[in-house]
Amino acid sequence: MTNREIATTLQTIADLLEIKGESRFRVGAYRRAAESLLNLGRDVADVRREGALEAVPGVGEAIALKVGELLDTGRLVYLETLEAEVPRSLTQLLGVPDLGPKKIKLFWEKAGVTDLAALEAAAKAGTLRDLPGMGPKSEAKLLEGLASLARRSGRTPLGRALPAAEAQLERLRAVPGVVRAEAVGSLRRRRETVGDLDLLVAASDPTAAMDAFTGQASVARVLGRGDTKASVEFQDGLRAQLWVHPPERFGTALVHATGSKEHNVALRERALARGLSLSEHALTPTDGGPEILLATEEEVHRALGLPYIPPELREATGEIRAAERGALPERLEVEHVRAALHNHSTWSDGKATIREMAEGAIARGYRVLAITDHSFGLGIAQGVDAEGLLRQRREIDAVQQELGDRLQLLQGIEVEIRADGTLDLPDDVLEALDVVVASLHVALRQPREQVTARALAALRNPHVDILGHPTGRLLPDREGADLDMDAVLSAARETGTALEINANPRRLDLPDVYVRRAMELGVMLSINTDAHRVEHYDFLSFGVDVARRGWVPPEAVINTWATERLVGWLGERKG
DNA sequence: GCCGTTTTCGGCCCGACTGTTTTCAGTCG
Repeated sequence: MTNREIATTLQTIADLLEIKGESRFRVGAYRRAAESLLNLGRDVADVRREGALEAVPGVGEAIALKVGELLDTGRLVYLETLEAEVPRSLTQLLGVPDLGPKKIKLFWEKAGVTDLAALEAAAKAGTLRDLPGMGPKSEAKLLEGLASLARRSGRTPLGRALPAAEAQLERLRAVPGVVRAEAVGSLRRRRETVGDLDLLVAASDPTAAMDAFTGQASVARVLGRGDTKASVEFQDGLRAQLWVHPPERFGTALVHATGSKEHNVALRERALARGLSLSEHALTPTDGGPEILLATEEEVHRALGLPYIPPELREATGEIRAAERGALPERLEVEHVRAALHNHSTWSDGKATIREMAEGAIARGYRVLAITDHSFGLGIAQGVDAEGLLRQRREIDAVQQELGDRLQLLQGIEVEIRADGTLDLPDDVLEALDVVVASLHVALRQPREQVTARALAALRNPHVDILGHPTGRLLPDREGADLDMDAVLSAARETGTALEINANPRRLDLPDVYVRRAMELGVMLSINTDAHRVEHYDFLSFGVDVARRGWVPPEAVINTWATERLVGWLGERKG
């Protein structure tokens, strides 16, 4: 079983226990363990072989036993017993907005509701209206929630959510009295997909900002509105939430709204241990002293005895402990990236000439640009062959002449890793190039052993410098190849090959959890936009965000190195 | 069910908002 499958099983247990009315702490324990497995970055089966299951955060004796049973038998007797008690189909009801475990239990016990269809039928028949705590408004809200569930299509990719949020922020910043407006929540933490858009505004009087937010033409429905918080659903089904807090409380508000929830819990526990209660409004001494107002996040962290913790690390995966020890990674900035090592031109499926790509790179402050068109084997991209590469070299030399020392051009290739694991250009051709990116595009659905063997063969080819977009996934829907990622990472370290963080928002590949594992193992990384046109260079910040989420310091990214060092490294790899 | 420079047992964040309620429960983040 995969980590994801085991995590899903633990989530199901949590759901069933919650509906059953079990202790919320026990429920939370299963959820924490599930989250922990998803963040592990390596196969839980390997961790178990090392006897280290209980070293995984949130996994204790009881859950370790259950994980072991799942790994050994693919089944879990505990879950089967639970399902005999509480119908599993009830868990789908938890996805309905504003419907939680208490009411689900009520509907199940008092109205015989066991799934979504039965819920809708019961609500329409009016049989839920008279249950305790229910009423006509609750019934209408429930029906609306069901309709909304049918309209929505899961989480929104960061690449779509970020521009939508920017448009909202621009609108809010224009409102009189608004001092600041920021995207918060998982968006600010730069998770690869987000649920709702979370926005935070600093203003002494919330009314104008709230009005501007809820009154837009694109708003289909106002879901709620209070003194400090409003939420809406746009016509396209996307939901957004706005908090408004006064500027002098913006620090605590920003910490609160950025999350993650688990990170906030850890921060608040830390505050309590210091005799302080932390909320979005203020830090308040528990002995009854006056509120301490904090306008910036830096002040909040300082008040808790911590250095600043950047948003993308706030996932409750050890960042507070690391901050305490002064062991947070040096933060990677877009400006650190000086080399673009994976780019296309009109020689394959790119839309810009080498010259145009070069000018675009200079405009963005790059010092090194590698042209890495597709090799000819990838049919859809009309790649270059050995003879084409010779002609392309002459063009690159000519453009280099014109550019002088404004930019160093490199000639490379994105060479296809074929279904049989060979590369579709011979070694002597690869050897003559400055940089070689090897990528999987075809036969991604091969069995684990087979597709892993292809990646390993590419990594072990001495001419390959970078493994491009390692998993081949496409967000939000196409899963990547079923790679044995620890084997891939180990081979990358052994051979000194860099793994790519592909910054295209549809890829974000290597995914952040494996990036963090790569850092544990000492693997080098290369952040590239895979630009097919000049504007694609602007994807870079997405790649930097993935690296930050993976605790990557600038030093571990070959694109940050000074030109001589980078070119020297590429040269040495030629032997 | 997990976890420990306050604990191996007794804790395990904090508040907004809504809809049902005469003071609170449920849900959300």
